[in-house]
Amino acid sequence: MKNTIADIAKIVGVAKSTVSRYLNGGSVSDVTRRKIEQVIKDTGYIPNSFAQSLKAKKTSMIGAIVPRLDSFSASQTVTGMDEELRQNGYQLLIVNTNQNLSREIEALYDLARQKISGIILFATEITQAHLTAVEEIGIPVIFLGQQHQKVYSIIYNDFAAGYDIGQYILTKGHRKIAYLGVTEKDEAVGLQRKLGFQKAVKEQEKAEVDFFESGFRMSAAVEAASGILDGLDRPSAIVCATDNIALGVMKAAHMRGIQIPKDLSVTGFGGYEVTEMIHPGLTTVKYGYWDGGCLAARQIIRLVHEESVDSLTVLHYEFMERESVDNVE
Amino acid sequence: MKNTIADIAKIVGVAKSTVSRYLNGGSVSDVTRRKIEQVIKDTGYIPNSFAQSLKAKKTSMIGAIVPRLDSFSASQTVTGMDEELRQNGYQLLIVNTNQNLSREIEALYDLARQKISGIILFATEITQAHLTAVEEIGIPVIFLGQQHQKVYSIIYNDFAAGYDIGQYILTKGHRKIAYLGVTEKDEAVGLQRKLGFQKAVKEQEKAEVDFFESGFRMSAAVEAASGILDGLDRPSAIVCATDNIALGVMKAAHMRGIQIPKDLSVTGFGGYEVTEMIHPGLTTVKYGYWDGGCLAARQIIRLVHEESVDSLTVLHYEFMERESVDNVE
DNA sequence: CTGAAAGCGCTTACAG
DNA sequence: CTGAAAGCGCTTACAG
Repeated sequence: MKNTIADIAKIVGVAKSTVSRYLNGGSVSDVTRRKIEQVIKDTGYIPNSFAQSLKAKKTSMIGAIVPRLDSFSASQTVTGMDEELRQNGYQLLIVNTNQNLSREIEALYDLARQKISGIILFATEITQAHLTAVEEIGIPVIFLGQQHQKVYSIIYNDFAAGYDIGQYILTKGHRKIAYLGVTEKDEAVGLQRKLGFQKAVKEQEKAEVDFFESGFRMSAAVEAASGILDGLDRPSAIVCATDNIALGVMKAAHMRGIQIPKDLSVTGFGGYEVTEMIHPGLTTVKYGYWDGGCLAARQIIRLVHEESVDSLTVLHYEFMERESVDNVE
Repeated sequence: MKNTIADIAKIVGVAKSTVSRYLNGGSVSDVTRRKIEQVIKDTGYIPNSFAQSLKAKKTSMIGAIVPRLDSFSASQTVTGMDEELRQNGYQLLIVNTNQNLSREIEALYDLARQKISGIILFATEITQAHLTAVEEIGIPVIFLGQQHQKVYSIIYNDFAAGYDIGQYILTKGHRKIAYLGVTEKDEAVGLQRKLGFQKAVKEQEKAEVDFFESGFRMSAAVEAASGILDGLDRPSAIVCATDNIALGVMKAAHMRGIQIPKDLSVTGFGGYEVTEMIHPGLTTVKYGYWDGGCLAARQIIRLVHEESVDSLTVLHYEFMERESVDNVE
């Protein structure tokens, strides 16, 4: 249970190096091989990976730093990443920062200490500390979800998606619209989606838009929606920055007997599976989170192998028209 | 960037041991301390954790082996676990087996090789191979979600919850019921919930129940539900083994113009956040996944410290009555 | 408070 | 094919 390569070498009656060679697929005679096999099986010997890594000076581990695990996007992305990584012989080490920015920085250094080969950071906000850390640790890092010129980045095209949603809502005849977003500190979700939406709005003179902010949780959205819905001048459509927020808005509407889409149109962002199951189906933008995870994995592997990688990759999205938006004449 | 304790010792002009002592909070004079501090900062020295662990012969890592990450229960549990672990100075290493039983076994050995201090396994099916592995690796293991006498286990009271749901449905007057479950290989979700439900049914002579099986995905549930809904003799209620399945059933019903709960009652298991947001709200049983994760973390830490732990812990649940079940007279 | 030395468990040229 | 030896980067008694 607690034996080393020396122990089993002694039992078999060979040198440590022979056992090591056996373990690493080096040349060993058939007789010796069989003996070693047997003894390893009998003793239940398990190599100490620290000692291995200490010599090898690297691991086959890739670190993922995520702000949270309990979100659709995060879990999908991580799953795709994990799949791809394993197929290439890498192991994924996930660090959950619980939306704490300074923990991201710590995690960066932590992972470096553990001689992780590469790191994928699910970015929300990029600070100077991030950039400094990335530079200091000297191992490949990819930002997923946000971009920065100095770091390899993979992003979803949030601006374009926001623009599409905006155009769609306007095409449907809505002129009094509420945009329920999240903090602009989140560059992609908070800012880019809104900016894209705003661009569409600016192209339509008559549109009147009020902007509101919500937290990410459904319960926060229910509350934020209440303020909008109980106002005197209720909008005909609420554009939400995430599907979760849209779900909260739908709930708040339902609690007031407001029918969707007849009395109120709603859109989301994300394309969570559940948005297709509910009634009415939520019109939203679907991101390929799983694919994003896969791609990030492939790129980090290339980087580890010192192969070239595009410094910025923009991922596709899909507009999903369902039943939550009505025509307004 | 690539310096060792020897490098920085040389620069400072002291012995490696002094630097090591500094790093580990041993006694070092103020002057030396300051010099070392400076040099470490300048050089960006990061200790090699392999070398550290090789001596220390243990890590402060706990492994979690999970069948999948992209489920509400898994992500909630992992998040709770992670929180508790970090607060106690442990790091969580998550291994996703993607519902592949043999990968669970591999993961057990893998983690042992990495000198993980303890392992929490999100169990669905327990085989002899599991038991053998647990024994061979000789480090603390906790099964979460399934029980076995030979291993520390934490379970949700699925049997009792199934019984409650059964009783509730019967009290509401339903006599023709469909139970849409999952494979019995999943002892907790597939078997115990059904068994509890069956017990309730047996206490009510007139009840007529048909049993069906579905996959775990919403889309699989939509399909499975279709078979039930399109049959000649449609039940007045469908009891689903998970909330996801219930969501799929609701979708399938909606697609056919079947109203819930007027034409069809539906229940779930799980208590996913979204079940409260949809309309009608889903009557279900809510498990404290986050708490379960926390508790598992606390227990594995006790085990690592060689403190005693109950061999079986049964977690609470909460019956959530909402609007998806109608009275039948 | 500080340093020299041994050792953690493995791998890797280098001889044979 | 096999073995002796050095070394990976750190920690830890043991002296001083």
